[in-house]
Amino acid sequence: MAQDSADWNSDDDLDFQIDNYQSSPPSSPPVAAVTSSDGLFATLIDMGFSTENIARAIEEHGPNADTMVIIDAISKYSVNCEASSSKSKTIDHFLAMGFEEEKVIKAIHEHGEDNIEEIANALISSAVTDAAKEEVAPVVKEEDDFDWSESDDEKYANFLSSDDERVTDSSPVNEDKLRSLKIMGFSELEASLALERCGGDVSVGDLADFIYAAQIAREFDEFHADPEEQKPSVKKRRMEARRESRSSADDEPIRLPIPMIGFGVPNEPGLITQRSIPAIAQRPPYFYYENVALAPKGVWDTISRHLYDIPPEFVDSKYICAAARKRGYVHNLPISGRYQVQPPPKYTISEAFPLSKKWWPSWDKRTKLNCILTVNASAQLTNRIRLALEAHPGEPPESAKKYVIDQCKKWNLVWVGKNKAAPLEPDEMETLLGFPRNHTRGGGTSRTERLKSLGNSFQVDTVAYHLSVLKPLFPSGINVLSLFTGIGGAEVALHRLQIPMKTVVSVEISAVNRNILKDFWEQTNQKGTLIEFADVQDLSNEKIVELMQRFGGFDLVIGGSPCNNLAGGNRVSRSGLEGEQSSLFFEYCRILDVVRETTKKMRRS
DNA sequence: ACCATCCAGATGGCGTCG
DNA sequence: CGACGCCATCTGGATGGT
Repeated sequence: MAQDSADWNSDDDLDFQIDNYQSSPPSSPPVAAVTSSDGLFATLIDMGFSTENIARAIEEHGPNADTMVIIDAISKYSVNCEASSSKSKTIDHFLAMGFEEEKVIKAIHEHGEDNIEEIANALISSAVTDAAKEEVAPVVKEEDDFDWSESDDEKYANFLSSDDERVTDSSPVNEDKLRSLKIMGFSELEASLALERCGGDVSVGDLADFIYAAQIAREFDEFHADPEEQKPSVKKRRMEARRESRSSADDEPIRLPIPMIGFGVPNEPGLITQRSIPAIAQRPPYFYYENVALAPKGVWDTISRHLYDIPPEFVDSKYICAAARKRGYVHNLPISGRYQVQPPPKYTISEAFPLSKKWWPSWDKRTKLNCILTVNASAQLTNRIRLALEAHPGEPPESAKKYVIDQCKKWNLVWVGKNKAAPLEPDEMETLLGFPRNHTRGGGTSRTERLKSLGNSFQVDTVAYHLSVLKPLFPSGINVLSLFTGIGGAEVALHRLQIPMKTVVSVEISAVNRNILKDFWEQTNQKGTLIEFADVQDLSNEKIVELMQRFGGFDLVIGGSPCNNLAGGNRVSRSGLEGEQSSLFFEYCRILDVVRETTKKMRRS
């Protein structure tokens, strides 16, 4: 419903603009711990890098640069030597695949030269359309331009074949498909293997996707193999793995990025539009997993390892809205073409709370709120703040200021009157988090429950920014499996993106939260089907398969498992991923696995 | 070394409701 | 009377940045 958008923002100020966030701009990486370049040099030699490259990197970045900066620089040199990075190389790459030069250039122009995946998709869909239109092939490449060696063929065949012993039948339909694939530049071997693996009912577009994914897998493998030196050095190999996939390396724990903006956020520099993820995770269904960024040591390594070694995207929502929220997201979504949902959230405290400006002390320099938690400040505390300030008419002494500021930061207070600091109201939290006002209000939800549920929720604008890439992919809507739904942050994000939800199967333990989602579903006049489960353990493997057959599979599996045992605020049971609630992460993995396997089977049959 | 930050759980007191 | 919701207060420590 288009009318809904009016509810997202009660502020009528249409001239709202986003100011640059000034108080903590993205800073450059810290300088670090290496004091002597000789020591650094020796370390890097030890790691197996060439003297030449080390010298070059140190010259460029200075002798005091962070070790990782140097290593990254060196790895870039070797990448540039072997892989295509220039525009002409990109063009050559696609020309080699048999696409027309004109179209390649057009696609590169439209999607950006770095955006290989998008370019490929555009070219493939264009080629499919052309092949459908014309019977006569415009370009026929007889030769296999991929120059695959014998061992590569074996590797590829191994990659493709598995338990399935299906023999390629030579029906006229399949021959047409084979021809189309050849027209698109794929070799006969690739085409027939893909057809064999995917079956005859799959569209040419899907087959092309499949082959392309296999190619990426192959490139990925090659990239991992040491191309320069054939003599394997254990240390060097370890470094390769470390450079390319820090998540999977056992000796290199995942580190939080500075600034914490993931692959980029709107209105900030540092946008990344391309990444490589393990081939096994590249195909749909898409999945999106969330949890607190500052989990105990090793937790994110474990999470990443269980989610196909995809490195988490860490984002602090303070770069998107007026409140901090440091979270990690593991997902296999494309990352190019992201856009911000409208209207954008207020970016600073003063924009989010215009009335507070009048009462905001000049010595309270906060421009962003801290993380919205499940616990709230007591009235007694705000009274103590009032008394502390009233004791000193005019400018309070430093000690009083410090006490008040510390408390305000700790409890996330805003100024609502003279000497009156106050905790956030639930509806204010809703707005800050990107929910419609009153999303959690009424309908049997107590205030305590509202606060708890909101504290546990997504920041909708952040998630919507990541999910926005789904919009062009699913114009007719998607089927969603939503685990640990809470108050429906994912659903609200999809709704705000105006991505139709054909089906939502939701799992949420709290009856109050289930009601909130149900009410939202009805109030926004959703056309799709909503099915709610209470316990994730009730969603058995058989049940998942049944639901998938009923609705035609899931396009997106989304959720954030409980963080109770991971969150820093927990005094009593911060027991890590094995904790009573947080171990439900493994249920997410189980369910995702079943969905992926079932998707494969459904695609085949 | 020092600092700020953090989707928390348990308990007891109080008022309300039946 | 008990059940329940709500409020207030108590309980440190891990983690990562500086």
